[in-house]
Amino acid sequence: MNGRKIISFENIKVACRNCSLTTLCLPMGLEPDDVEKLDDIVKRNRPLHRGDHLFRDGDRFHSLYVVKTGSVKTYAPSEDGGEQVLGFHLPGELIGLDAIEHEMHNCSAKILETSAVCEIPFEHLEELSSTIPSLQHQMFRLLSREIGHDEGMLTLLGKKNAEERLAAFLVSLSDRFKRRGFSSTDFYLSMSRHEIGNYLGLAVETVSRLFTRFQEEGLLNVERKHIQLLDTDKLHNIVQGEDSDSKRQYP
Amino acid sequence: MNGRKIISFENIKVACRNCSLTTLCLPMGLEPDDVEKLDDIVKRNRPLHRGDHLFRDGDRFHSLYVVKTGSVKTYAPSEDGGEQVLGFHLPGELIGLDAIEHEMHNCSAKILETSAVCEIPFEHLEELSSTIPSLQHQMFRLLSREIGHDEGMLTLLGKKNAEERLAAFLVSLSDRFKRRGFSSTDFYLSMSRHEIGNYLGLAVETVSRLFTRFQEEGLLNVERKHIQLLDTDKLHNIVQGEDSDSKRQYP
DNA sequence: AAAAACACTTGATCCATATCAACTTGCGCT
DNA sequence: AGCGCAAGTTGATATGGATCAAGTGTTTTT
Repeated sequence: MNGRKIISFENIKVACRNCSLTTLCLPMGLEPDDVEKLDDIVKRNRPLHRGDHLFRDGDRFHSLYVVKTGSVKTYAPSEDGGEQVLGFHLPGELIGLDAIEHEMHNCSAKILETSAVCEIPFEHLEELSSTIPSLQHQMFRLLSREIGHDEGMLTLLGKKNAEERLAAFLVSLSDRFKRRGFSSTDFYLSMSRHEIGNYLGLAVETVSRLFTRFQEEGLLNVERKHIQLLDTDKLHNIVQGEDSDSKRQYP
Repeated sequence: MNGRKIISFENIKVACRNCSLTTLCLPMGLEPDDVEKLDDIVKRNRPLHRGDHLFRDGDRFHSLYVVKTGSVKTYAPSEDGGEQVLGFHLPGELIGLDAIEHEMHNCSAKILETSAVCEIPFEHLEELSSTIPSLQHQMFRLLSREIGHDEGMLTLLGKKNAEERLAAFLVSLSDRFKRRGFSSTDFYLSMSRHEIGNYLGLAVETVSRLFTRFQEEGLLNVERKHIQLLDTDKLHNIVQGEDSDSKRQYP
């Protein structure tokens, strides 16, 4: 059916129902029968490498993408060469939802480390979800979740200081790794300090200094990309805007 | 059918197909027949007044809301009494999409001026859109649009300075008024300076000073809530990050 | 294996915007 | 109609984080 048979990766038996992301990804709450139908429309491409683009700003929209392994960043490029990092996407996370409206991508998606990504042709998905109410519901939920997530980021950028932003970033990663069965306290960052700073609305130097300070304060160990969280309680407190020493006269 | 007959506002003949918001609101691209079905599920409540809440953070989610006339702000309250303004909603704009995921509102919606608002019970809407593919498609588009809009705000808060933020805010309002058939250069703000500042991640004083400066520079006239845009070209340039005098050495 | 390019860190300085303070204006309420 | 308070303005000062600068460590290229 698919012309490319030379590289056998596509033939490996990987189905949605076997996918370890099953509770994170689309099928949640679907009948086995329906999962099979979904499975049929998902394309599984060969692994992608650091720097590859899934799509670019301005590309015509055809498919949503789900990270299977690895990680992907999305960013909005601006004319002058600058960019705003919009998100870092871990296994099970859906990419491309913002392109549905205009049938055109208005951000770019770049692979951060060797990754496997499922492609879901949107027209097929739409057809399928009009015949499977629980899939339609799941789609609404996923889109809604993305909106909720973005609203959280708006609060982060609008109200939080540098320290709170980095703490929130680390806690978010930690939680997401945990849900995926990885260590929540010991992980590697696939993005650069520059990308973290860009995402959080901070300069690289500020991110670097904060890592140093968090380490000095015993909150974590950091060695280049390798992070070990040591005091997640205190990190959570920082996210809430409660600096242990200063501030906080009356609750 | 509806218990409350005392106040006759509900009986006024206002249907989706007559609604002046028709191209902005849901029905776009629907058959007349389908519009009628949608019309049947929309509840039209009596007018709401400044300070009223459509819903509050934590409320169970039942319905989406569409502003018919007036304006509404949504905001995420924080424990300590602070808040982050998430958006200002004009006629034709949909409110509550972020609540679908958890069937619970995670922001509050407050009326800014006497407003009429349509209520769309989400369960009915969902049923209907599983039988009308073009309605399902329209729903996906609306959700996607919201995501795209939020991503634009992330760039605004992450990368733009105070001047660019206020200019972007004014240009956005101007465009939206225009699309609704109001003047794009002469309008009243229904929100306070404080709310504008909160929305844009700026202090009230900064907003006030910027209005004064924009007026001094001949970009606009401002008298309390009344705004007259005088040089929309220059405002657009500011949004793009091109300050006329300074900056801009090489393109 | 050396060289070049890049990623990160650390220190010194600057500046945009927050914060504090005082005053003015307009509006809701009795 | 006028009191009282909230909203807005304007000025003075403070500061968090940006920017500039210089150096170190790491990865990629040749």
